[in-house]
Amino acid sequence: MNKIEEKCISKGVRLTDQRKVIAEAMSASTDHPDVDELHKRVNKVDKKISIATVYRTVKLFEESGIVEKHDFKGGKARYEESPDEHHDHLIDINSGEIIEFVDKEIENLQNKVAEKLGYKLVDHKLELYGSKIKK
Amino acid sequence: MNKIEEKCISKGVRLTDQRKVIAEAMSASTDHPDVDELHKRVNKVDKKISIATVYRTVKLFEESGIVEKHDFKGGKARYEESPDEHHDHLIDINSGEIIEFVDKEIENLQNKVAEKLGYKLVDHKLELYGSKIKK
DNA sequence: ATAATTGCAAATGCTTTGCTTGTGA
DNA sequence: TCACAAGCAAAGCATTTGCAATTAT
Repeated sequence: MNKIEEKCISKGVRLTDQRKVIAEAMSASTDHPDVDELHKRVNKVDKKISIATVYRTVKLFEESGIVEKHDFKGGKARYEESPDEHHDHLIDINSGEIIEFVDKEIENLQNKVAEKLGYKLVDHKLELYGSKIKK
Repeated sequence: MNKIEEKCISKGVRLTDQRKVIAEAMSASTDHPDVDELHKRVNKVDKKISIATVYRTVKLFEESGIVEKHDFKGGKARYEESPDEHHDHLIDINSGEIIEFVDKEIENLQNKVAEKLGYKLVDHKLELYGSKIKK
């Protein structure tokens, strides 16, 4: 059983056949698929799963903290399994490839900035857009 | 004449009556209005300007580098006049208020991170979401 | 003069939802 | 059993676009 299914159980999220297939597809994804792409992947396992169910499921998973939603440039929401350790993203503007990275120093500074402005940091979004340096 | 109109002229963007009104409304805005809100403000000056024109104009201005588009949480794009000096945003999750800030140190680190990953930083998005600390 | 711009309404693309039937615990 | 979930098609929302009429240079 994959981690997403485990989290569903521990959080009391009912596991249907469709949700299991979607959970497995998400677990197997190392990229950050949008709903349409995810729908294609689950349909390879079960052709009858509708896109409405995929939409409802990723929303449910997101609200349960099981997956994370990202609104990168491009108009469509993209999802990834919630990681153990928070990370941010660098998006290759040419290929669309997404590279994950962790930078504690930036995280610290973000907290400091918020604090200085009189706020408690609740959430943040950091996206870098870049082009590959050829060497 | 406001800065947006000046930039239109210097960039060869044709200035119609409607665009002048929209330019003035944007110039006068200290918040980050969405298209609907901008349309309302523009309509106080000229009731006949359609929302399609507002959409077309902010898109044109954005593509010309005259205004900046932001996709904060909430689904609708929001706009501000392009600032002289780059800044990022902290969004009050309770009131929706937006506070602008500059942090050179974070900017530097972003460049370093991108470089370390083999990328040249072209663009970035940093949004902090926080709640006011009551004192 | 004439290429660009506008207003309107229709179309788009992503996402949500009402309703009926099916199903997990 | 029976509250909840799925499938389908229709609706919703922000945004874009085709077209005929209008306008800036």
